[in-house]
Amino acid sequence: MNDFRTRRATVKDVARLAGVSPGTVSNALSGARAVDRETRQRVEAAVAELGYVPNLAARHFRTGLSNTLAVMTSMPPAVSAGSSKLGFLMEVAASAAISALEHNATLVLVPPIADPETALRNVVMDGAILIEPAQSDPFLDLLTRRGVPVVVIGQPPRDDLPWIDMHYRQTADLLIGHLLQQPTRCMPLLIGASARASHAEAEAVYLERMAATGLPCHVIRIPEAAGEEGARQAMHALIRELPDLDAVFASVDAFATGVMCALREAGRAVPQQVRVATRYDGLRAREERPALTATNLHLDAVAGLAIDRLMDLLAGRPAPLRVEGPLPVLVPRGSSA
Amino acid sequence: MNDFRTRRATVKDVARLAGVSPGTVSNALSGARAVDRETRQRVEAAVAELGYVPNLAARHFRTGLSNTLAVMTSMPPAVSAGSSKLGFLMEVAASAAISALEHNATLVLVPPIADPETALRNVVMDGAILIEPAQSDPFLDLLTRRGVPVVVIGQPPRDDLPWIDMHYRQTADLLIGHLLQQPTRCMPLLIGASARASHAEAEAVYLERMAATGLPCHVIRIPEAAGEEGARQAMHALIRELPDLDAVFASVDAFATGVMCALREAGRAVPQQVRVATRYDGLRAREERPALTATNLHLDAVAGLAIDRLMDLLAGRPAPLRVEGPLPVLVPRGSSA
DNA sequence: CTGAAAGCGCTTACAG
DNA sequence: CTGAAAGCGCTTACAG
Repeated sequence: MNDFRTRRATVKDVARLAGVSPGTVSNALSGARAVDRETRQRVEAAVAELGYVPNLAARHFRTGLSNTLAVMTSMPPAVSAGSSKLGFLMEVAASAAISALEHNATLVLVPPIADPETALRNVVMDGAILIEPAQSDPFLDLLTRRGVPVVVIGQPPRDDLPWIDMHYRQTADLLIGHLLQQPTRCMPLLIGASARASHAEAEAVYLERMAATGLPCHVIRIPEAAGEEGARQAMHALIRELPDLDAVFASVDAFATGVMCALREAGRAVPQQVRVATRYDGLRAREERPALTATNLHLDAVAGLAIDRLMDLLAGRPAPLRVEGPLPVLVPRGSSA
Repeated sequence: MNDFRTRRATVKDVARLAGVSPGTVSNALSGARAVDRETRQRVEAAVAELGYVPNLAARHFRTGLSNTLAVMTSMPPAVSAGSSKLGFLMEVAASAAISALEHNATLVLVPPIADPETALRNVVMDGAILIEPAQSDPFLDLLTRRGVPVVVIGQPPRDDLPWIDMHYRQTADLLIGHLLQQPTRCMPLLIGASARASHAEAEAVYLERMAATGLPCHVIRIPEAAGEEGARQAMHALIRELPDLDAVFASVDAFATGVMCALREAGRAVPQQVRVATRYDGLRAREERPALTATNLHLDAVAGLAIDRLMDLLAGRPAPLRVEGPLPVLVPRGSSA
């Protein structure tokens, strides 16, 4: 009647073989309710004999839990992807996948496209990791509307969300301070035009430092979607307008390579005439010539902390909203030597 | 009785509002069976009014289809990940996620760890993309045992699997031919020790070319897990043993950076005394100084083809086993100039 | 500590 | 073209 060889075993099969009810099998395996030691052993033996593997779809259906976590960013592809489609998001994703496994969860990679409705259309998830959301973030809005628990990497636009502190302030301070270690006459700041905490903090640090040193302030906001080309054009304008220009802090790596491109075109030597630094030490920073001074943000550790915090959130375990991430470490390179 | 404001709407709610049966709602939405035009419109109106979103967990449970695709590699992390945990796998994953979306599917990122049992423990998937499997590949074995449909990127160890041809032979020929364009006396080949088609093809092309040019053959096999350091040590031995050595083809990028390291330590100038080339144009190749000559493998296009082929396979649509991927393009850089 | 039973929401033969 | 009904496999109140 029941052919265990062709049909996959179910709890019912295990129950019959162990001489118990399906409910007891479930409890023996999950530990949800106490089960007699001897009974549990019979269940385990039956599981082994039948090669029983729980049907995850049925479990998901019944419990509403898919053991699936998603990672996503609202950064436009021009910035988040860049050459070779790599970068910040994928670095986080790789580590998050490993951390998720340690919690018996699976990582879904949400495609890095601009429209959250489309990107999340088919995504089933218990919770989400959101990378560096903007002040009014379409992904965050959608996740909130759907009631999906979220952990933010970076700094959240609302104060009710758990987040991993990446130390935006210290990062900006590290890089600007590094550039200022050499004699500096004029150092504009290039940041993204969107309302993101990383840009706001970079700007705040910049303004403080410029005020303290008496240097002129030039804050240039570039739409992130304009990417490298937007920064290149903005940089050409700066070169024309600021004869004293001898350093640039471009907080977005795509902007930094645009800056380098403009400097090359204008015949300005880096680092001899102009020193350049950026935040994220990714492919763009490393491939550039001279390579760009940047910071090691320890994204692998950050991703792990985010997954851990998300699992706490899903399990209802108490935990602080702010989780301290690793401190950034300066990676000095040829662009600022 | 039924509060649509607090409870999520189900097919039953839609059916009641539209004055039809749940089965008809299902058929109207899926198109599985023909439904009267007027009836379908009433269903659609009810769906819109209630904001009905199908419960994907229930659908998955019922149909056995999760609309989830997984991407994985059996390459050891020392090779597949490398600095910044990026590389081949993540480049494929990013594009695959976007392609999956176009098929209303979701991409699961299988953590790049060695043990397939562990890595796939919690992974629910309708099908899998397997990157460059070895002759006896533990991931492929497990997927086959589980009956998961697979599409191989690269070249499969069995002839019953659909695959995306990445043109291993042409790639090796392109790189070796490029190196041989300069006068060459001695050019060893460094390949992975595992039985992978990419290595076998590189070796075959190498042997042919060496025979044709009358150059001595030196094929060095390095365990992939030994990574950069393994190649560095092997290269030091080659430098000692082969006084004429003036070119190296390292088919794995981690080997190539190990080679570069050894050449630096031995005081051999690249490319003046020794020219170097590798296959994959990733972070390692680009960051190296001088940057490494490599090939653009068009992994984004390859990933898209793999997802498309996998969807054909899942849908039972007839399609050829071998799908022709884009041809590799040489990216000449300083290491071979 | 254990069992019998209900039910999660969907799709699909089965009848008409 | 449509409806009524069964059932996917699991977990969880509910009784005992």
